[in-house]
Amino acid sequence: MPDVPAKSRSKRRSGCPVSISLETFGDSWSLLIIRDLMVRGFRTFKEFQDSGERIATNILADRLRKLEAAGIIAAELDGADRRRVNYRLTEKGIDLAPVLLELLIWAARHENTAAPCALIADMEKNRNAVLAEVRRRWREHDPTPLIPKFGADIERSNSHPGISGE
Amino acid sequence: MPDVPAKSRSKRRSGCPVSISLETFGDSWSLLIIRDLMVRGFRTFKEFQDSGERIATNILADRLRKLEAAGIIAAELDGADRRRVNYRLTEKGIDLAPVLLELLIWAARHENTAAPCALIADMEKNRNAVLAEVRRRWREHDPTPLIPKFGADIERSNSHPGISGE
DNA sequence: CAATTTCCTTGCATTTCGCAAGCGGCATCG
DNA sequence: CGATGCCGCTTGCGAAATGCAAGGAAATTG
Repeated sequence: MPDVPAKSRSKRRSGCPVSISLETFGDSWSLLIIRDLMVRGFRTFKEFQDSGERIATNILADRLRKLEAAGIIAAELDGADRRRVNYRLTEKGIDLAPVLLELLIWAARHENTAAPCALIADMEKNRNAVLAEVRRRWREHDPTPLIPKFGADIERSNSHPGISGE
Repeated sequence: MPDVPAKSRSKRRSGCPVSISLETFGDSWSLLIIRDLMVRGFRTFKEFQDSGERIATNILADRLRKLEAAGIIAAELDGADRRRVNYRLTEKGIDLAPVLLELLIWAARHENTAAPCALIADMEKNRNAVLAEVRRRWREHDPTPLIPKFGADIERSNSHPGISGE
């Protein structure tokens, strides 16, 4: 693990890990970008922009910059099309998968979401399998969306290949 | 489970559970309040105000209001001292424990935090035990702080009673 | 070389935030 | 029962963050 410059602790609200996490990505947009990178296979500015939640371009640019500065994502120019910047999670970034998973499970249980219950129950039962699959996709640069965009009806797919297989 | 009025889905950015979670408590303060309620045994406005991160009073009041509206906390007048309002997590609120735990583990691993490594390793190995203990304390109204305030040196306590005990 | 795509930046109006001060309700003290 | 103090806020104000529309540099395409 490369030792990060480690933001001088004195500039922080406190040394509490939860507080530090929230200072790093605790706004309403950062985790959505991370979600898109992690489970939807997004890579480019344009994709994030069109991803459904209508983030403003200046905010998107700002968050990408901050997440990169925090070492959660990395940006690199596309080999084929040099206009294009491909963003990718770092290991520090992919380690946020458990946080996102718990967020997803909580909302699916307590709020009226577009997530199909069957899928959620499946993920809740097989947390580790889901996390392993997320990490595998990241390691192997597999861009296939793990989860379809919520909103469309996808109720019928009661078993998701590659997830619940324990 | 009482069916909540369920904020009309149309006012949301999207139906994605992660997005909904972030709209509900995805700012830099809400989860700190929840943390204080959950693991530090805080109950009153004053305690939150003095909890180390210097939240402004208007913001604190606003967040308490929103969290109550979201059904994550409940406010009730103290029986003994009627000036006092006691806040308490609802079941929906205590269900955020896994999210906080993952947040804590992530930051402890990747950032320079005030959390003693031994304690974190312990919690990571015994996630379920930690969560069970948090829930027990909530159920039994046990106000004992589960975790000491980070910042003071507490390195020596390498085994926390009631947590790592399987 | 002109047109298009991609990834932003810039202005500007609106909202949110941090900070300090103050206020009403309740309790305690003399 | 009047003075004083604590608790949970509200208000006002300047600063920062946000949303929106427009535009612009660099690379690619036609």
